[in-house]
Amino acid sequence: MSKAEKTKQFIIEKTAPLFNMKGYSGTSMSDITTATGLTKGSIYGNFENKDEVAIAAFKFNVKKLQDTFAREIEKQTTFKDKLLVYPRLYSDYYHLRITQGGCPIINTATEADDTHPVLRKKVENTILGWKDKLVCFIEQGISAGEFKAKDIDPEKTALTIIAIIEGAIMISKITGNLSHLSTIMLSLNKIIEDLE
Amino acid sequence: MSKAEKTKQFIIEKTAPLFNMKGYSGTSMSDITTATGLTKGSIYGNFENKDEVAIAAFKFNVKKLQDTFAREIEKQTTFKDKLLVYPRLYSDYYHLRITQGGCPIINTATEADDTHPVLRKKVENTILGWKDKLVCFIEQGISAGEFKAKDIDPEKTALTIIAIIEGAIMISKITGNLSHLSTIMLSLNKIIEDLE
DNA sequence: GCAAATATATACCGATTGGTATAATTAAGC
DNA sequence: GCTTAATTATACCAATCGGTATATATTTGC
Repeated sequence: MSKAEKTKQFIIEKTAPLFNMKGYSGTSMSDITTATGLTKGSIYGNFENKDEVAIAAFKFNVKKLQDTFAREIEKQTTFKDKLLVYPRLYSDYYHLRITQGGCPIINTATEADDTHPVLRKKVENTILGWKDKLVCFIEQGISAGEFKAKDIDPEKTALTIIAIIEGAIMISKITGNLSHLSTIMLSLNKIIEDLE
Repeated sequence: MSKAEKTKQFIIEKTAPLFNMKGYSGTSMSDITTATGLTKGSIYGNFENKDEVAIAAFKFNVKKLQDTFAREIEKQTTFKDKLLVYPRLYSDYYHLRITQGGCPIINTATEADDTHPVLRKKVENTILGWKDKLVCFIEQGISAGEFKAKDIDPEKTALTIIAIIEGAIMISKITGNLSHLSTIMLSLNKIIEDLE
């Protein structure tokens, strides 16, 4: 890794929590320079503009999140257990301290949907990718006989799982009540248990 | 209503969609003057600062939302039917065109949680108030014998309903796919149906 | 309909915004 | 170790930020 690549990575790591907490328009270039301890020259030497930093930060946050779950999911043998990783890990999401400032998906989605087409598309693809992965698990679970085939709509179930998780994160974040998150994850747990 | 009160209301109505779309830090005073056609003098003559406009706009958006649902809920006689208003109306949320820019609760929650204590508290109270109302419906439904008492945790159910709704709105908004909203509302419908 | 009070417009404030040109510094290849 | 190329720092840009003082209109109460 060259010096520039290292610096670039350093900037991303330092600004990722910033963008996740303060948002795109809430994070200024001076926020970025103070968070990194670097100067504007250094930032603009490694990134085209603020947009590029924000996009890289979003990608970084999402990858961190996905890696955490992927590691735990691949440990599981049944598809039901793979799905159950979500309510289990998310019950304690804020203690996991994966991303500072809550979920990057919901944070970026609500800010970018009407204002930032590029980020908007990135979030859309992230969610659709997540949905496809869940659909895959559910369909494979049906094939494996873990879930009953005729009553389950994989697409609907996948979308519902994501909705509950994102909604739960928002509620517990804004109320500051972490128990709300685990409470709602009990409902998600039941939804997954009821698939069989 | 005095002239000032009319102007104040006018400013709120014109800026409410603005704040809901662009967010607090994304909406500038010049955005407000162009949207209203008024000058800074007029805005600052009726509001202390940008904060106050934003808070008034948030209240306005939430009230609009709540009124729409309250009107439909009071038409229903059973508590189950009152709860079912949510999936029914939200299935077609974007065609209802209540608030431009999506749900003010989720929009303001994700921006304000780490940045704006006053707005944060407003959103928290809005959500907790909503939850209490749902808990009330569920408890009354249990008392009335509509729902089975022993299997239901009203608090958990209420929180789950809110989470699904907010998550669903976020997903359909960011993907631009309105059918995702109605699909997830089918799941919410089932959750409510299963209470009996 | 006139005077006092209120509301709106104008012109300005210092600070900060994202971004750039260029100079100083540091790393990389031989 | 020296030269060249890449990287970082400095100094600056016009534009915009939220906000204010004051002047001009416009209501309002009598």
